[in-house]
Amino acid sequence: MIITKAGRRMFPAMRVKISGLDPHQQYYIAMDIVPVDNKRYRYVYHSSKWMVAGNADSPVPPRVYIHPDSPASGETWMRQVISFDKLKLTNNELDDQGHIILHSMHKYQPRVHVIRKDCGDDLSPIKPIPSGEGVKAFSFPETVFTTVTAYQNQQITRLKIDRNPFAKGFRDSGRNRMGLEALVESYAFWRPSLRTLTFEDIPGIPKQEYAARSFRGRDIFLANPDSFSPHSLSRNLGSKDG
Amino acid sequence: MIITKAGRRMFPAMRVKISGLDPHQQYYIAMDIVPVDNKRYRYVYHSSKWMVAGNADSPVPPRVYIHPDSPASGETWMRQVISFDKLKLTNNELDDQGHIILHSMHKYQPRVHVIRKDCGDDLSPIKPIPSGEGVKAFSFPETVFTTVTAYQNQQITRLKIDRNPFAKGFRDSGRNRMGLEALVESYAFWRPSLRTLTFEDIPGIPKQEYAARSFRGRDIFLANPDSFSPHSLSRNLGSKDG
DNA sequence: TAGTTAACACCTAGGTGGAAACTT
DNA sequence: AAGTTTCCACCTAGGTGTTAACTA
Repeated sequence: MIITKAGRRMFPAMRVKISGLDPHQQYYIAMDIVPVDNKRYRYVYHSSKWMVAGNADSPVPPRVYIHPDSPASGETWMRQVISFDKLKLTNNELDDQGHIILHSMHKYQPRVHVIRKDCGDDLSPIKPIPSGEGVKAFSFPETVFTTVTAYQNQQITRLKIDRNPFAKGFRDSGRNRMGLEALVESYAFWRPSLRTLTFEDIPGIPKQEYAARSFRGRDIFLANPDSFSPHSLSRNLGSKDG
Repeated sequence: MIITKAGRRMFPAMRVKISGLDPHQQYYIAMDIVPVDNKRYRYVYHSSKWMVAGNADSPVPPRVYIHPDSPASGETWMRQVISFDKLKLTNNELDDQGHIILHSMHKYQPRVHVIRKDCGDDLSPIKPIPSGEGVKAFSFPETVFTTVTAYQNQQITRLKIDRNPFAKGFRDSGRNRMGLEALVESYAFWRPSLRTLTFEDIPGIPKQEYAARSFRGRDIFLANPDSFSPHSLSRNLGSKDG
């Protein structure tokens, strides 16, 4: 995932659907992003792999993205797909825009937090998320990603360009193609290859970002409003992601 | 003020600052727009005046714009200038976008409402604002305006074009000027007139919209958190606007 | 050399009044 | 004739990867 000094959105954005909330209870929904391991990585071009390149850099100030619809009732949250597309990542450790601060060339795992309102009174973008009764965390292994300041891999670049509306200007059909190549590719029978690029189409794609497709929408199930506790959380998580 | 079927922002937008709230109490801030009188108007070009042209059209479904930061603590509200720039006006009585529905060619008065959270549980964009203890309404006479679907008056048009960033394309310095006029106006000594147009500069400006300048920021004072009642409201209002 | 930064062209998304077509 | 609607060029605001310059 690209990170910049000014802050960069994730693409694709994390999107989840939640069930099992108490419709009349108020909740905050928040997201943070935690290191997967204690390593720094480098991308080895000839083998198209990320390899360990030493230990992780020193920790950065923890940041929390509080979903802008927070707080809202369980009913409201459950009725919609919850999108984190406004969340931004930065490598600026002195960031004062409330963006999530990460190290480049490290592996990270996003987490979604569901926080009952009465447990979230001290919720803040610059404080760690509280834990305990009334607070649940969810994470999906397929959403692990590696941070970069510039793409290391042409397939990832291609995928982003083809999928992100804001990158339309770099698509093959755009002005980017030059002369002969443009003409050749304008023939339909020559085109089926990369225009519809998905992860399934590229065996052996390096895990700069793993299974971005799955980001498009995950379901979170809470057993039921009464058993809303860290324990039932892990059971639920296990059954959905194991 | 322009109103359209799809919904049009007000320009300038209503902006207020509030003091006297209980910093730790939660409030909704909302806006509605009420008829000034029971009349329909027409613009008489030769006299540059709005004149009564019969009785008002039949009432439209009442709508409320709930400020998107709602609910928030008194502290949060008092720290910022509260802007209603996302609010939209429409003449579509069947509108389903939650916009405020008005009749064209009528006079209206925006009202700002401060609603203590425990009094606003049934707050809805399609229901009238509750009244009683814990709910206060504020309105400023200089924010009265007349609705139109097309400007009736070249001075208003000019004012909007000069002040609204989104209308920059119609400014004199843009491509709009034609030949000679452009050349003439490019001389600095010929320019001081309308480029810095304000209401003060135009004596006798017709009240299609009255004192837009004052929209830029009004202060609302609540006597103090303890006397938060409709009665103290009207006293405060009187002292600030009388 | 490997990684980062800043400026940039090219997009999406949506807010302006103008002008002509349309309605009543 | 008077008012409304639709389409449009022209903006603001901001999200993309590219590129070349920069940095350690």
